[in-house]
Amino acid sequence: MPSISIRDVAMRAGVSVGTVSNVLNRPNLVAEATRERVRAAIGELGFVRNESARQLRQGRSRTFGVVLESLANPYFTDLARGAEAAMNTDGFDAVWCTSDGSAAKERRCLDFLEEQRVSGVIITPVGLDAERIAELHDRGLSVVVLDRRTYSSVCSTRVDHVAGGEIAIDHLLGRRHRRLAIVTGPLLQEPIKDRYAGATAAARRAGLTEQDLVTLVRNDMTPTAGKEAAQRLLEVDALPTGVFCANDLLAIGLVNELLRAGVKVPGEISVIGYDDIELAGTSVVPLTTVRQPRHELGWTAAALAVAEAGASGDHEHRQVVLSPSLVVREST
Amino acid sequence: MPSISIRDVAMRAGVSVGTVSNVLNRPNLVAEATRERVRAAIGELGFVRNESARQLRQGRSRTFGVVLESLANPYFTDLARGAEAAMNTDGFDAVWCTSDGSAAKERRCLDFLEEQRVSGVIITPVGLDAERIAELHDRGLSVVVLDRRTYSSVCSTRVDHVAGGEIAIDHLLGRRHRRLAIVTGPLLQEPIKDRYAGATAAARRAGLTEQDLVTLVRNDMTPTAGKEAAQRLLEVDALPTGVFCANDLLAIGLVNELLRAGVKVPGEISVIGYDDIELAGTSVVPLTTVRQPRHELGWTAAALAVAEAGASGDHEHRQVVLSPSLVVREST
DNA sequence: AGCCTAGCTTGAAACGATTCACGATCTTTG
DNA sequence: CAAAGATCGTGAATCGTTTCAAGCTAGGCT
Repeated sequence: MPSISIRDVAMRAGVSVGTVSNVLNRPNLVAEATRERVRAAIGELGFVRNESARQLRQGRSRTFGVVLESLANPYFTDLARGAEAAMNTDGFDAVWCTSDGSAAKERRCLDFLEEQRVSGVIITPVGLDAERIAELHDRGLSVVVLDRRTYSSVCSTRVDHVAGGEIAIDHLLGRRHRRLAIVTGPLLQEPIKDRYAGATAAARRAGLTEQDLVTLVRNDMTPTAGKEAAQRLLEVDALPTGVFCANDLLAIGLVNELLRAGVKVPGEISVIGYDDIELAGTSVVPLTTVRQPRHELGWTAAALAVAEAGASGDHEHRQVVLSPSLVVREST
Repeated sequence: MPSISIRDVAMRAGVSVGTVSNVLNRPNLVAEATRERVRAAIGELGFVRNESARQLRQGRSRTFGVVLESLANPYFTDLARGAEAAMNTDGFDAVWCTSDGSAAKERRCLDFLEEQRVSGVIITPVGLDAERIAELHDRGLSVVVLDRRTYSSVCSTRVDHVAGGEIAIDHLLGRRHRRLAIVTGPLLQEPIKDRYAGATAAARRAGLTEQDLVTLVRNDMTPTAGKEAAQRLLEVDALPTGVFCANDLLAIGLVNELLRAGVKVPGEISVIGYDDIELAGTSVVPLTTVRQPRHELGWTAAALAVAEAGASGDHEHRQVVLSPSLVVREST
C-alpha cells in the first residue's frame, strides 16, 4: 500500500538508488548482471515510477497539452489521432483539454496545463490574445497555434481556408451555378471567416451580384443548424441552385432537410460541404466536399511542438500552411 | 525563466514558505493583511503552483484518468462531458486516454496514469482481466468500470443493454413486423453482445423462427459498415421489414444506402437504431432509436470514482444500472 | 611494482510544495 | 499583574526521483 519507491527496489536488489535510476534511464551504463537483478526486483515489487517526482526533478514533463474547442466534431478526432501518433513516436504523451469555445474554460485548461508543467501546448485559441501567448512562451513552454493566421510570433500550422472557400465556390461555378447560397457558422472563428472570405472573393471574381449570393449565418455548425438553414432557404423566393456549407455537419443537416421537403439534390440544388468527415461519404447523397488534411494537421502541430521543445536556444518559429482539396461526390 | 517557486513568493512578501502555502491551501489561517501581501506577490511574480511537487508531497493527484475505447463515436463525447462536469464540481480534473480497442494501448494508458499517480481510473476495459483491476485497486486507485457487467468487485455503472435490445425488437414487433434483421457489431464487446442477447430473446419470446431473423455481424460500427450491411441485406431473397441496428451510426449508413437503392424507409423497411446521437434526429428520415443516458452515465461514473477516492477505509462498491428508453421518430 | 584507464557503482544534493510541532505576540481573565 | 488562551508565523522534515562528482576494482601497460 505505501507506494513502492526506487529505494525499495534498490534495497531488494542490493544496489544504490542511483543505480536503479540508471537502469531506468541509461541502462547501458549498468553492468548486465546488475541490470537484470534490478529489473527482477522491479518486477517482483511491482514498482511503478512516480512521474511527479521525476518531473519535479527534471523541471518539465514529457507530456504536451492540446487545447481544442470541442471533441464533438469528428473533425477533431482525426486531428487528435495525428497529433498523438507524432507525439508517441518521439516518446511524448499528449493530454487533451476542451475549451468548449469559452475563454474562461480555455484559461482554466491553460492553468491546469501550466501547473502540470507540460513541455508545451498546442492550441486553437479562443479568447487568447498574443500577450498571453507570449507569457506562456516566456515561461519556457513551447506553443503551437492551430488553425489561426494571426499569431506570427509562434509556431503554427493551419489549413488555407481562403483557398478552401474558393475551391468550393469555383466548383459550383464550374457546374454552371449562378445563384448561390453560403451557409456559414460564427464568423468570429478565423477558419470560418476565411472560408467565407474565400467563397465571396471567388463569387465576386466571377461577377456574381449581391442578390445572386445569399448568406446565412448560423451560431452552431451542427446538423440541426443545417436543418434550420434549409428551412430558411426554402422560404426564399428564388431558390439558389448551389449551396456551400462551411462544414459537413451543416451540409448533411441541410441536404437531409431539403430531401425531406422534396427538393432534389443535386437535381435542383447542388450542395458542397467542408471537412470530408466519414459521414460525408455515406450520406444518402454522398457529399461533395472540401477535404482538410486533418491527420496531417495534427501530426504537423505535434512535430512542431516537439521540435521547439527539444531545440536549445536558437529556435526559428515556423508557420506551416496545408492545402485543402476537392472531393467530388454526388451532391453536385 | 527559472520557474518562480513558492520560495520566491515568500521572499517577495517577506514571509515564510509555510505561510505562502497556507495562503494557497488554508487562507483562513492567515491574517488578512499578510494574505493580501502574499496574493500581491503571487500576482506580481506570476507564480504558478507546481503540481508535480504538490502531488509528490501529497502522494496522490487531484486528477482522474478516463480510458475510453475511442473518441470517434459522438456517444463518448457526451459521456465525457458528463464525467468532466461531475469531476469539476468536486474540484477534480479529468484526463482522457483512448485505447482504440487494443489491449496493448490500454495497458500503456494505465501505465501512464499510474505513473501520474492519478486518484482513480474510469475505464471501459478491453483486454483487462479482473486480476489487473484488483492490482490497480491494491495500489490505492479507485476504479470505476464503465458499461461492463462482469466485474463485481469494483464500482461500476452501465446501461442495461439487454433491456435496450428488447425495447428495440419489441417496438418493431409492436408495429407488426415479423421478418426482422439485426445488424450488430463485434459480439466480443459486452454491451453489443447484450443488445444482441436482448434482441434475440425478445424475438424468440414472440415466437419468431430462425429464418424470420437474419443477423449480420459487422466488424465496425460506422456508417460505412451500415452501408455495407444494407448492400448485403438487399442480396437476400426476402427483404426483412424491420431492422435493428446496434448503434445509430450503423443505422444511418444503412438507411441512407437503402434509400439510395430505392427502398422506402419506413414504407418498406423500418429501422431502429441505438444511442440517440444528435445525427439520429436530423437524418433524412429521422431515426427511431433507443436512447442511452450518456451524460448521466458519465456523471455517475465520475461521482462513484470521487466518492471512492474520498472514502476512508470502509467503502462499499456499488453497481449502478441505468435504463435506456425508446425515442420514436419516423424511421419506423 | 606502480600507474592508468575504463567500467561500474555510490551517495548526497537538489527539485518545489505541504505539514506540523513549536515560537512569538496579543488578549482576555481571575 | 500573572497566567492562560487565541491567533499567526516559522522553518525543518519530507515526498521519490535524477544527477554528478567521486570512489572503487580489475586489468593493461611500462
